[in-house]
Parts: sequence; structure tokens; C-alpha cells
Amino acid sequence: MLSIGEFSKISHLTLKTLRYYDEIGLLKPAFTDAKSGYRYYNISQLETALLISRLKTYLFSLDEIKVILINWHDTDLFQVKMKTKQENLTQQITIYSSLLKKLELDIQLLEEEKNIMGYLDQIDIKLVDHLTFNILSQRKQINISDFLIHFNELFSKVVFEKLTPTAKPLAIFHSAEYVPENYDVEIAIPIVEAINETKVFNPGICAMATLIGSYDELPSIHTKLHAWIEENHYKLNGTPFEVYQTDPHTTLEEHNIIEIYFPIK
Amino acid sequence: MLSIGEFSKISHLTLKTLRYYDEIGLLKPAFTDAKSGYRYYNISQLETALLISRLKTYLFSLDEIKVILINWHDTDLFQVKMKTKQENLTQQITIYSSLLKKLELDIQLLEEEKNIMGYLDQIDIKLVDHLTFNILSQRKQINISDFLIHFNELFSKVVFEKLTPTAKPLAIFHSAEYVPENYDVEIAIPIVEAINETKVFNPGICAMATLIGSYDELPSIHTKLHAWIEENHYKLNGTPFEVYQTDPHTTLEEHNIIEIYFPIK
DNA sequence: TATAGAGTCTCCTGTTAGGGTAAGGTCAAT
DNA sequence: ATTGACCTTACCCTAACAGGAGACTCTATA
Repeated sequence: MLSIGEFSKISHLTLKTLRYYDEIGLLKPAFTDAKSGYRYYNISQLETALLISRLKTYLFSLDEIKVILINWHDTDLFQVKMKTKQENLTQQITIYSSLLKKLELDIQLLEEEKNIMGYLDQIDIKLVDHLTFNILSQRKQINISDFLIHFNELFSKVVFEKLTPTAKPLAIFHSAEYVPENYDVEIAIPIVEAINETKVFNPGICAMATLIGSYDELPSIHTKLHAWIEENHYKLNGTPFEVYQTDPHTTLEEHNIIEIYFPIK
Repeated sequence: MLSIGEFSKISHLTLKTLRYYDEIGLLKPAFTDAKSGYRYYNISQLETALLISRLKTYLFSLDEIKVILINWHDTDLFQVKMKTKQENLTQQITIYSSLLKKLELDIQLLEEEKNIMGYLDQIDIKLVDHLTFNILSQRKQINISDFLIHFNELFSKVVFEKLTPTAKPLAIFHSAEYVPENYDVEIAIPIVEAINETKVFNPGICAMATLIGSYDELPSIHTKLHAWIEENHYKLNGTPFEVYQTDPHTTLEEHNIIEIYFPIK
């Protein structure tokens, strides 16, 4: 039997950590003195401690580790979990690498004594008098990550009802605030026919900017548009909408072209 | 002036986030109605919000971002911080990559239906009757990461006092528990001369295992040694110590050879 | 056997960056 | 005047512990 201090010394887990693992039921001492509350571990528990430490380095959460320990006989489960972690780690590395690239671009800008927010000045804003469309649309509260799924629904409707698209698809944003899991959005396709499910979309005069690349730059575009509207003494007049010039199914994210429109007066 | 909801929609920061940033003083609304408590932002603050979001993706903490914003005129400071982050990210990526490699090795073991903790069985333990040494030593509470620094101090003492080393340097661990920042360790060098600063080190009979590679495997070695001592009905008799067979200054981490000794009876 | 000092106990608070929810006040349009 | 959308504060919750206080227990020595 090892006291908690001895166990700590051997396993290289701190006292705090061991007590915490006891509390959450991850690694309970083999024996706890009911009177004094002293914890006593046996030697074989050191191996469990080692396993926990190892899984921790692989970025498993303690909850995940607990599940693995409880089902330690189930090697298949363990293998699956390990492979999932492998994918997670690989993904993390790619994410970090692309972050690093962007960061290095910014550092380069700084070294050339340019403004790091300078890319904002390169966003070009045009005043357009948007056309009137006959649209087939669907307004829903959706999770932004399911965006494409809902669009596909609408696409299939166009096909099955044999309607004739007349311009690129668009999305109208009704959401008052930004909550990614619950976006109030109306997806629409301009079509030739006027059936009872279609309606007329006529935003009037608009400020427009073009987004090329990742959706992450959307707040920049919005910022720029708002600043422009204020500078030019216009006022927002209706809900913003976006027109998708490229097909997200076949276009790489960095080549996406999306036009952002703000109706103004 | 933008209400918090409008500002949220444009900046893609949630209401909670904006209120939190107000609370911690990272991004305070340009105007707060004293009566109603309503927050109002102006358009130019959108750009600050964008900057914050961007720095967040680079893994700056909100505290760090705050410092950057406060000293926004100080481009040198910003550049330094950015370069530090760049290093951090690069390091993270190398760490993750080496983790991934280890994880993949483990997965391979699993696929060969071997025990993932099997490496423990390959640790070889020998019973040795350790020699008696005359040692020059220094016992201190140190941070484990400063280990080498303290060793170098002792080395220089050997040189300046013109003493004659007679065996590899060693470290004796007195710490009762594991607290990396506060390790009670005695570093020592066996020498020929017996001066008044030296003492005799005579651990007696010991169980010994050899660690090759990273220090991370130390808990495994300790675990194995303790299990071995129990199995063979010995008892610990004194404080463990380590002998450094390779020079950490000139040896790659993965080629380090360290002998771990547990005095027993 | 008494005692000192090392070891251990529980309990409480703090950390990051907000999320969730409740109860209530405010704004703008009808 | 009312309604419904919008906004407010306040409280509790997250993961994986760290730090510290105050009290209890164990063990080695005198």
C-alpha cells in the first residue's frame, strides 16, 4: 500500500490531481481509511495512472478516459477512440498550420510598416440598383453549418416542379443578432414562373461588396459596408442578403465568390 | 450608434461575448445609457471587434489582446507579440506532430493485438551493489526545468577547486511528493579528493533500471521498479537517485541514458 | 510515552471565455 | 395604451485542476 504522497512521487501526478481523480471516480484509491480519510493505493494502480497520463497527452478528456477505463476489456472501442483522436490531432495540426500561415502574412505586413487591418481598404463597395426577381423561397431557423443541406432541399424542389432558375441563388438574413446555431434565414432562388409559392423580391437600391474566399471574412465585409453607408449618409432599408455566384459543391472554399447586398435609401 | 444586437449581427460576436468584453474592459460601448443600461456602439468600433476576433484566432488570450489594444500605437510591441505567438504556434505544431507519431505507433500496436502498455515489460531491472563514493553535493529546492543550470554550477565548482571526478554525476531525490516547480533534489559528483565539503555516499544494494530517451518515461520506470521491489519482497531503503551516463549538453534527448537506482533491503 | 513535524484531510475560492436561464425593465410601432 | 421585440442584471455552470486555510493523523525521535 502506498500513501498518496508516495503514489504521487512515483506516478508524477500531483496530490491535487490524485484527489481530484478520486473525486470524479477516475482513479479511486484501493483503500480509504474510513476514520482518517487517508487514501492508500496499491502498486498495480500505478499502471492505471501511467495509462491515464498517456491518454491525457493524446488530448483525451478525463471523461473520455473514464469511459475507456470502464470498458478496458473492449479493445475495439479503444481502437475506435484512438483513431478518432488521431483524426482530431491531424485536423488540429492542419488548422494550426493554416493559422500560422495567416499569422506570418500579417507579420510580413507589419514589417513593411503597413496596417494589419489594411485589407479592409481593399474591399470595394458598389452602389447597385438591384433587379426585381420572382423568387421561390423558404424561411427557417437553421444552424449555420446546415446551410447547404437546406439549400439542396430547395434545389430539388426547383427540379421536381420543373421550374426555371433565372439568376444565382441567394439568402436573406432576418436574424437580429448573431447566434450561429439559430440563424433566421430565408434561402431563395429566382425563377421565371410565378406560381402561388413564389413571391416578388425587390430590394431596391443596394450597397454591394464581393467576398472572395472564406466565410470568415464576412464580418469584415459587413463592417466595411456599414462604415460606407454611414460615410455616404445612407440608411439601411431592409434585411441584408447574399448572392452565391459560385457553387459551393464544386468550388474550393478559397475560390468562393459571394456578393453581399445591403438595401439602403 | 448601433444597439448591441445590431453590433452583434455585424461583428459576429454574440451578445454574451459583447457584454463580457464590456465587463472585462476589452471593448466598452462608446455610450452606455445611464438610466436604462443600454449599450450603444459606434461604427468605428466594428473595426476593433474585427481586430479582436482576428487576434483570437491566433490564440491570443483576451488579456494579451487587451494589452495590445491599449498600446495600439506601439507597433514594435505588437510586432514582438505577434512573433512570440508565431513561435508558440510553431512549437504547438511540432508538439502535436510528435504526439501524433506516438499515437500512431500505439494504434499499430493495437492492430497487432498487442498490449498498449507492453513497453513496460521491456524495462529491464538489475540488482546491483552500488559502489561507495566520495561526493561533492548540493541539496536545493529547485524548479525541475532549471535542473541543468544547477548542475552547471556544481561542475564549475569542480573545475575551479581542481577536483578530480571519478564517476558520472548523479542526483538524489528527497522530495516526498511530485511538485515540478519545487523539487527537493541533491545533485552530486563523485570525486577523488575528500575535502571538508564532500561526504560519503553509500546507498548499499539497489534495484536499477536504465532510461533511454525522454524524461517523460520516468514514471514508467518508477512504476516498474516499485512493482519489481514488491514482487521480490524487498523494501525501499533510502532515497532514489539517478546517474547520468550521457551529457545532456551534447546528447539529443532521445539518446539520453539515465540509470535510476532504488536502494533496497 | 510525549511531542514535534511531516503528511494528509476537507472545504473554499479562483482560473478562461463565455453559455444558459430567469425575472424584470425599455423601445418602437401599431 | 399595448404588444412584442429587445435589452438589462444576476446567478449558476463548464474542465482540470491550483492555492491556501484550518484541522486532523501518522511516525520517528527523545
